[in-house]
Amino acid sequence: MSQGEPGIELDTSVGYTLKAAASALHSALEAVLSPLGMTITHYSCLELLAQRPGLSNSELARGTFVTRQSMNVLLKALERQGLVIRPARAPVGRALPTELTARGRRQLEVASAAVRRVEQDMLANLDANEQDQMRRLLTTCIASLTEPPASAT
Amino acid sequence: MSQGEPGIELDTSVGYTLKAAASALHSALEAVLSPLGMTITHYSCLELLAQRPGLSNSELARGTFVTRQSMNVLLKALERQGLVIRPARAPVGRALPTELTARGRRQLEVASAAVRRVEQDMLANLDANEQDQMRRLLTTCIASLTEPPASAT
DNA sequence: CAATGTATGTCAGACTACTGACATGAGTCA
DNA sequence: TGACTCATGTCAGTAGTCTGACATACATTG
Repeated sequence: MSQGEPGIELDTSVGYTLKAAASALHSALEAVLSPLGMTITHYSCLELLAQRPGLSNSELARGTFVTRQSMNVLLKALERQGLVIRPARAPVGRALPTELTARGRRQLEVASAAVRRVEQDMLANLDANEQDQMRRLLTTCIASLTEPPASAT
Repeated sequence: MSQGEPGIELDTSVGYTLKAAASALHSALEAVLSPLGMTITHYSCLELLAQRPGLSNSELARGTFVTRQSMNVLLKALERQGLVIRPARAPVGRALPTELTARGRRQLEVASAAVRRVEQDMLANLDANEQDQMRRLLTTCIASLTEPPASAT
C-alpha cells in the first residue's frame, strides 16, 4: 500500500478539502519562510503591521488567528530583534500601538515577495473569475461559521 | 479602534481568506470536540480509520496532515485508551495496520455527528453547485501548490 | 460617585506538533 | 549476493500555541 498514489479521496467532504488546502498552503509558506528564519505568524504579524501601522497586540492576534498570549510572546521576540517597536506606556487605555522599524520593513520585503510567489503558484490554474468566486465562497463560509447564533430551524 | 467592526479586509488576498476560513472551521470544530474530550487530530484519526480500516501510522499521518511522529504519539494514547488496536508485529514490512475497537467506534459516532453539524453550518448558505465549485477550486489550489516543480520561465 | 462590564497586557504552566536522529524491513539494480 | 534507495516506526529534544489567571484602563449604568 501507498506507492506515491495515495488514492485518498475521503468522501469528498468540503471541510476536509478546506483543511487539506490550508495545510498545503501552510507547508508551502513554511518552506519559503523558514530559510529566512521566520515563522508564518512572524511574517503575518509584520505584514499586518505594514498595512495597518499602530495595531495593538490584541488586534494583531486577531488578524493572525492566534491568541493574544501567543502574539505577546512573538511581539516581545520581534521587539528584541529590533523589527518592531512599542511605546513604554500606553497613550490611551492599555493598548500599545506597535510600529515596524526600518529593519522590520526590510525583512518583510524579502518575505513578502516569497509569499506572493507562493500565492501566485496556488492560483496559477485559476482565472480571475474563479479567484473571485473562491474568495466569495470562503468569505460566506466564514460568516456562516461565526455568525450562526441563529440555530433555529 | 476595534469596536466589533474590525474593518479588516487585508487586500482581499485569497491566501489570507483561505487561512481565515480554515481558522474559523478549526475553532468551530474545537468548540464541539473539546467537550467530548477529543482534539481535532484525535477525531480525524478515528474518522479516517473508520473509512479505511488497516491504515498504518504513516498513512494516518498523511491523511490528517501531521507528521508521522505526531501521529505515533497520538496512536499510542488512543491505544492506551482502548480506542484503537495495533498488532504487536508487522505482518509485512514495518507498517502496523491499525483498527478501531468497538469503543473507538462508539466515541467516533458521537463526534462524527457533531462534526457533520459544523460542516452543515459552514455550508448553510451555499447551494449544491457552489459547494461543488468550492471543492473543485480548493482541489485545484492543492494540486497547484504540491505539483509545481515546473518553475520554469 | 460607585459598581459593573469589557478589553487589554502579561506571567506561568501545559500541551501539541515539529525537527533531528536512528534502526528495521522491502524493493531495485549492478 | 551486496550496495543502494525508500518507507516505516520510534525515541528524544525543541518550539509554537494554548488555557488559566491576574491586574489595569476605559465605558456604561445605577
